[in-house]
This record gives sequence, structure tokens and C-alpha cells, in this order.
Amino acid sequence: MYTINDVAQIFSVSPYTLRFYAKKELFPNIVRDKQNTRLFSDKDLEYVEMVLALRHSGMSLSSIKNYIDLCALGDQSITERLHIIQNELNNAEEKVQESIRQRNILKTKLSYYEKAIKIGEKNIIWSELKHSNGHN
Amino acid sequence: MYTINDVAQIFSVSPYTLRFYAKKELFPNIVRDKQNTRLFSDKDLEYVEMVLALRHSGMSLSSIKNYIDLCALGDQSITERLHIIQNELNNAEEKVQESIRQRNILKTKLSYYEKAIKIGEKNIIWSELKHSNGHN
DNA sequence: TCCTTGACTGATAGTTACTATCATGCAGTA
DNA sequence: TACTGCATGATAGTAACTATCAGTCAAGGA
Repeated sequence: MYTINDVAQIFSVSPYTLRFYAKKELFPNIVRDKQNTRLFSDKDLEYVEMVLALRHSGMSLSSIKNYIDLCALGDQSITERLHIIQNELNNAEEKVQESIRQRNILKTKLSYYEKAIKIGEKNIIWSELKHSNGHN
Repeated sequence: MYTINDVAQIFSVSPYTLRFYAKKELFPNIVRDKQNTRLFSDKDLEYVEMVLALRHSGMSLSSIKNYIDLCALGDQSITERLHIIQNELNNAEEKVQESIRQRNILKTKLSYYEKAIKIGEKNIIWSELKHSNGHN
């Protein structure tokens, strides 16, 4: 059995976050000892693991809550869960593409700065923009 | 001269966001008419463009504010601005890698669901996890 | 036995970056 | 004059944390 601080250490998250998640009922059926301290079993750790993995993948807490509730229904909810993951995968794919675009904006901007500094060009604030904001 | 709603349309942002940015002084020297309405010049549009591009690249508003203030100092701040952009580029690069990892977590998870549904496996909630959370 | 220390608790407030609603004000038109 | 439309600042709400707070309880030392 693990306390919330043990769990926080195991998964490298803050205990605040775990309590926040617990309040949102993202970990079902966590037992308490007589001092009211949460005690996580190994099974509970697997739930924590799953929630963190999904959160890490960019899913919102309310979607995760929905997903967790579906898990509790067992096998009958498998296809629905599949659709949720499929949808999240699409979002994640878009995020990858978006992050690449964003990185490229900065890359272009940086190369303009480097060029400007090398040749000692003046007033590059605007000219550098023209080629790095994606609107022109 | 453009109103805040014109600008919102031009750059496909909400006017709320632009007012929010204006309050944070991300657009310097916006003039007002006698009705107190903000009037954006073409030069102001370039500032808006720059702020949105930087925001789009993942920079925080306070960093952008800092950057904008440096712009006002002119050429003497070029190397400092270069360092800021360099730093943001590093962050962006990390974000790309992170988003790819996140997408792969979901990809793996999805393939387990698909396999499970095809062969009619039961209780895959945990087994699928073992291979998709990155902790094992 | 008393007292301090340390771990956990819920409640609450603060953070970032928006997003939305509100009453107000002014300018132009019927 | 009344109405419509667009702008305003103030304010409140949102997500997902992050941090602080007082309070509780048990274990250990003087």
C-alpha cells in the first residue's frame, strides 16, 4: 500500500496533482486508513498509470473521467473506448504537425536574426517578420 | 486604420484575446479615436502579427512582453532577442519530440484495442496498459 | 505525561491564457 | 427622440494545475 506521496514519487508528479485528480474521481475506489489517509494498492497504481499516460497524451481530464467510467463497465464498453482512443490519436497527430510548424516559425526567425547580426543590418524588427509569421 | 474587430477578423483570433493582449501591453502605442475606440495602423498590425506568431510558436505572454519591450530598444537589443528566440526554439524542439512520444503512446494503445477486439480477448484494460504507458 | 515533529487532510486562493457576459457610452439612422 | 450597432472596461468563468493554510493524528523524545 502506498500513500499519495509515495505515488507522487513513483510517477514523478506532484502530490497536489494527484489529490486534484482524486477529487475529480479519476482513481476509483481508493481506500483510506483510520487516519483518513489514502492508501493506493498495486491495482490502484495501474489506474494512476493509465490516467497519467492518457493525460500525457494530451487528453482532457473530463475525457479521461469519461474513459475511466467506461472501463468500469468492462468488456461491453471496449468499442466505445477504442473510438475515444482513435479520436485522441487524431488530435495527437494534429498536435505533432502543429508543433513542427511552430518550431519552423522560430527556426526561420532565428536564421534571420543570425543573418542580420552577421551583416550588421539595421531595423530588422519588421523585415524578419515578413518571412516568419506564416501570414504573408 | 482598423478596429479591434477588424484585426480579429484579419488574423482569425477573437477580439477578446486581442483586448486581453492589449491590456498586457503587448501592442505598444495603439491610438484611440474620440470615442475611445482603439485604432490599429498598418505598423500596429505588424506588431499584432509578431505577437501572434510568437504566441503560436508556444512562447508565454510574459516572455513575449519581454521580447516586445526589447524591440522598443532597437538594434542594441538584437543579440538578447536572438538568445530569447534561440531558447524558445529549444523549447519548441522539445515539444515536437514530446508530442511524438505522446502520439506513439496512443498508437500503441489503439493497436492493442484493435487486436483485442479482433480476437475477442477479455479484460484487456490492464494488459494493454503494460505496453503503452512508458513506465514498464 | 507533555510536547514537538512530521505526514496527511480538505478548503481555499493563486496562476496562465483565454472566453464570455455585463452595463455603459457614443454615433448614426428612422 | 428612440433605436440599433459597435466599441469600451470591469468582472467572472474556464481548465489544469500549483501552492498555502489550518487542522488532525500518531510516533518519538525530555
